Amino acid sequence: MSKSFVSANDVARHAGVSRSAVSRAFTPGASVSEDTRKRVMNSAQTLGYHVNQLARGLMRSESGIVCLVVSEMDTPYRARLVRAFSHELQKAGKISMLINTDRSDGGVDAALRQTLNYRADASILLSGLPDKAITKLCLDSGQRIVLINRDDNINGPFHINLNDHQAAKVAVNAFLRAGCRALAFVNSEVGTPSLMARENGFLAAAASFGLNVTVTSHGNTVYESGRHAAHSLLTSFDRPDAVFCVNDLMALGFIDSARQDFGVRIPEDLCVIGFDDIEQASWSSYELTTFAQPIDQIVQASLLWLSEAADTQNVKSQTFNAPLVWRKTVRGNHQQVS
Amino acid sequence: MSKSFVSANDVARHAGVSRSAVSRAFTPGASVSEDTRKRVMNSAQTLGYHVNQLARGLMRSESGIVCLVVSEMDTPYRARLVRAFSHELQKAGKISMLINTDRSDGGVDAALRQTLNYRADASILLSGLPDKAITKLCLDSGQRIVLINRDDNINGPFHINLNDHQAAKVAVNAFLRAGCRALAFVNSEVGTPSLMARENGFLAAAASFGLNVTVTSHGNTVYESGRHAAHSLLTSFDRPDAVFCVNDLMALGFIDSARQDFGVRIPEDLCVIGFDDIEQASWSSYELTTFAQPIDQIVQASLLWLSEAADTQNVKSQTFNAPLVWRKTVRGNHQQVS
DNA sequence: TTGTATGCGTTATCAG
DNA sequence: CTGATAACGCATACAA
Repeated sequence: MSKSFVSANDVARHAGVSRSAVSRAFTPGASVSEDTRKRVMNSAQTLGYHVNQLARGLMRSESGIVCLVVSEMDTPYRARLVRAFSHELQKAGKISMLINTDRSDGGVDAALRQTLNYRADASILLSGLPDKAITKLCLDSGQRIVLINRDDNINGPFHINLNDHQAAKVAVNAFLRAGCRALAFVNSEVGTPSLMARENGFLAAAASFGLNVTVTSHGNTVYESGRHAAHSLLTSFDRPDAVFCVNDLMALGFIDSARQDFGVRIPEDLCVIGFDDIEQASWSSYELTTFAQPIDQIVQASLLWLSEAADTQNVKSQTFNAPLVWRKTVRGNHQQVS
Repeated sequence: MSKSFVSANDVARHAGVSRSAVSRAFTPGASVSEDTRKRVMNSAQTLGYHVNQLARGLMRSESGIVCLVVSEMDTPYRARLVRAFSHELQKAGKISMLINTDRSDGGVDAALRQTLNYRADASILLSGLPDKAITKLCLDSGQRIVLINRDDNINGPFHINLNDHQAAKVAVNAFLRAGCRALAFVNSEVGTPSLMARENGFLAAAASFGLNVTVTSHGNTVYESGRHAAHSLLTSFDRPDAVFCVNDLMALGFIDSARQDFGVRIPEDLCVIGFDDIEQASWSSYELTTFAQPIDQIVQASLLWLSEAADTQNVKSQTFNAPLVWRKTVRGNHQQVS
């Protein structure tokens, strides 16, 4: 059994150099001769030395830790986002801390406060609703913050948003081309800014064509809620012939229920569009026409912003388009409309 | 703009006590009077003080950091596992670091080494194949390790396994009761121990009844591979009437292809059983009969083991059963068999 | 380029 | 119960 941890001191002694030499050998761009550097590395290798990032973070301004703040991360879209972020962060030499904001009992704030305790360089808020005060606190403590799809009107963080209005307009156009007239919008009761933007955008675009939209809102943004929506929408006298669902999970639930509980044919009787382009949307049982989350762009933009010096930051926010990926739940020509 | 970080020294000065008093006030179970404790807390509150975990970790033996090592974490089962772990870890006052082992170019080892650099107390290996040597290295550095569904024959870590053989036997029984005789097994080419255990267990159980099993292995353990399996299994002269898929993703792909490409009715013509009980398995398009991963038990057992003192550890491994959840892809009476 | 000395923010030890 | 002091492992200003 080897001694639990070997310090820079041990390496220095073994290599016959000073402690600082070891430190310099492990600091990129430090002034050290190739000879000593090699000897240090050799000793480090044989002794099994690893730089203690805790101690290094104590001295340096940055700890190399980035926090991923997320709720419901087993949801397909969120899971992909977390995977993409952790992957790229890791590639950039950063380490990612996971803050789970599922609980509503204040454990969230406590966890976010933890990120402060560990002196995280940055926090990326993918979702969840941490207290605004805590966000402010992190900011004041010198943490960089990236806000994704949140409309907190707060200064300092980098805001990344989707052009939900634009997407909604594209959806309306697609429906109109398919010859649909009775439009419906399926939302959840969550009321997240981006979800509401999709609803409002859809309503506005439809109104510009003199069309009315039936709106339903049920529970959480999940599969089961999509089923509920189908029940409330398809039992009514005048059924819609086009439904825009606020996300894919709800769209899939809606489709299943529409087909199996009401015998509705898709897209012959009813056109459906979703949002997110989760993997299941492409499964052959669904072939859902939906808007794709520009995950790569979101991640790239975030990392780029984080890599810039804090004072150099000119850009404060960025908006991306979610392109429509045509599959088989909307009638008509499958040409790119977005 | 507040001063970036406030130290225990600042609090001590503000409260009119010594640094040690502050330290004790924040250490549960330390000997400190209620009076000073309150004064310290007050000063800390107004000044916005937070214990620096980096410095604390430097002194204490434990950093409070636990690493979650996982690959393909946007897969439904993995995502749920990660969510459950991060949630419970957080509840226990630990902080979780995410190590993404998706890349195959050595970035994995580098990342795992990072966990050493941050002096993580423990690593939980959910998947992926980090080099055995690295695992050993973590172990030697005093890290606690939990291995989930891996059969590394290495001493020190806590091994958690599923009773795959038992599950496979239950599957065979279920198929036999449904009157199936032509059994097939759908596997991927990944060859993970637990996947192979399911295959071997299935083959053995079938053999005990004098039954032969057709085995196919295609690509990765994903939806698309399930479709491929359907194509190679259902185009042959003698089609199987029962298929055990190594996981739900493949089962769902298999079902979709069987129904849509071959007009097979499920369960009338063909019975299907999957593994994992991912959310999609319960969607009404599938209603898949499958084995449920005992995620809660896995997480609980892991945390319990981690909370025990390193020297107290009597138990080295634990095996859980995956109960069969009956839905609609297997004919016959839906009584509990497992 | 190299070594020395100091400080980062804590906790542990030991007097008082 | 409290305060001073010594670690923890590292990075850096400074002098050599």
